[in-house]
Amino acid sequence: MSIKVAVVDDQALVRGGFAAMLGLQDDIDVVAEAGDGAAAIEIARIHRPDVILMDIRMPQMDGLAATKAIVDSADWPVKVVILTTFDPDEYVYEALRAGASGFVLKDISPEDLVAAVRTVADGGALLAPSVTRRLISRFATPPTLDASVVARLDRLTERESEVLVAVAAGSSNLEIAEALFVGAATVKSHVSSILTKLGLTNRAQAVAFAYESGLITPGDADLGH
Amino acid sequence: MSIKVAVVDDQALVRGGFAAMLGLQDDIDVVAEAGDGAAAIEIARIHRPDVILMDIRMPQMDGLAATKAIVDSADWPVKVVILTTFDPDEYVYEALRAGASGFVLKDISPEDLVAAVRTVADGGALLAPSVTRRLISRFATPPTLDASVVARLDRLTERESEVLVAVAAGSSNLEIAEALFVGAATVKSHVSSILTKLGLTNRAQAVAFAYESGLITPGDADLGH
DNA sequence: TGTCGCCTCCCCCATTTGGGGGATTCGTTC
DNA sequence: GAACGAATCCCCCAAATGGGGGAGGCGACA
Repeated sequence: MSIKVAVVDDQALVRGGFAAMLGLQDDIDVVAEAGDGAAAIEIARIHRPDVILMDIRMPQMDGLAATKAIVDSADWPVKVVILTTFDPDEYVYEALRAGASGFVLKDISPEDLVAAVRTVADGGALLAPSVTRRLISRFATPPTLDASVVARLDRLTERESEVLVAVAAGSSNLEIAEALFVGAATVKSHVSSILTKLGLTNRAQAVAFAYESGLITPGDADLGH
Repeated sequence: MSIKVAVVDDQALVRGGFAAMLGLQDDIDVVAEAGDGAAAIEIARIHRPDVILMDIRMPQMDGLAATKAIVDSADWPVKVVILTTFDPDEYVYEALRAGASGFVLKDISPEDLVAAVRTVADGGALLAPSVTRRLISRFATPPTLDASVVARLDRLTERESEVLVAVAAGSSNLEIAEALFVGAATVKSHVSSILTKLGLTNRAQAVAFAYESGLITPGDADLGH
């Protein structure tokens, strides 16, 4: 069975070029074309393509919004490949969150474009190398923490950090005292010291600080099943 | 200038095959080969290759550890492309965190392999389609939340959720009352209701709950830096 | 029309918290 | 050995919190 493809681009020339290029393949049928996002949603609903090549910059409705609308409402496995003229920055993450399966630059070679269509139709995903690079680095580097926040965290002694973690878990001073085998007064003292050093006024803020600073990461704690 | 490549694989046949394949290209020089991770570190240090093709399964030291060691200690821009026989699950994330720039299956075509080497040498990154797919979905889908936690969150009324957000920001009851233009008693009442519904005993736990449940995401708040 | 949930507020009271003073011991550093 | 930070405790006390009641208004829904 051949792959049904729709091409969405506001420039008829570009659209025609891509469509012609893909139409040459035996296993690819270009079933529809659209010139803007609104039309894209229309043709997607009608023709139910397997793959949609979607330009990101369009009048009426941009490719991002159209992608989101199509992916969210589709009741068949549609894959969207975003096409963009140049290297995008903020668009990437939005596009991926919108449900795109691919992100390629328009200077892609015909063979690569065809391969890309086949790849996503097959359930894979495909990104331009520069995009992949960004995605990896975004993924690999732990979320950047605010420098001043970390600096404040560093001012805490080991014991204080330990207490802060317990505070962040929602423990009362007494519970913390028992857990650490020290007196309640000691914990009180530590908590006071923590609040002073971090410039906070109550333990709820300390909990928030623990999460915001990365001392605690959601998932670390268990909320009692 | 040609791209210096090192090939690391414990099977001499595979290693030789890849090396020969790449050696045919004018712009690629295979400068070294290694049969295990330890040797890979050695040859990387000596030959300073631009790109290293690294098998993931090896005796002595696996490709992940070797990648990490090389990338961390290298003082030149070395790119590592991980080679694997089959579709990997947990390896992917580890590999990317270790500093790999690529992740391809060994059934890759010679042309694609050559293209991959050129791509990463050029500063791009490249992943197998299935890997890309996983990475995207990992990136696009918000971290899965514990069902029971979300269920408990749903029991809160809108006003209570509003109050919980304020509590999670570290606000006192009085501050919340002023922010919401209601009396302090009302806020107290809401907080009590929140704690009861969520099965918590104090507001610090409520803050933790807000973060753990995804009601609040680190980065949302500002800690008044 | 009656009931129910939600929001609003009230009183009372025990407990916890946070801030202000300390003190002591134990290392390390100078 | 003096000086210092860290950890451990103590006192007092004002303020905030949490739990137990309850009450009135209001909109939705049966």
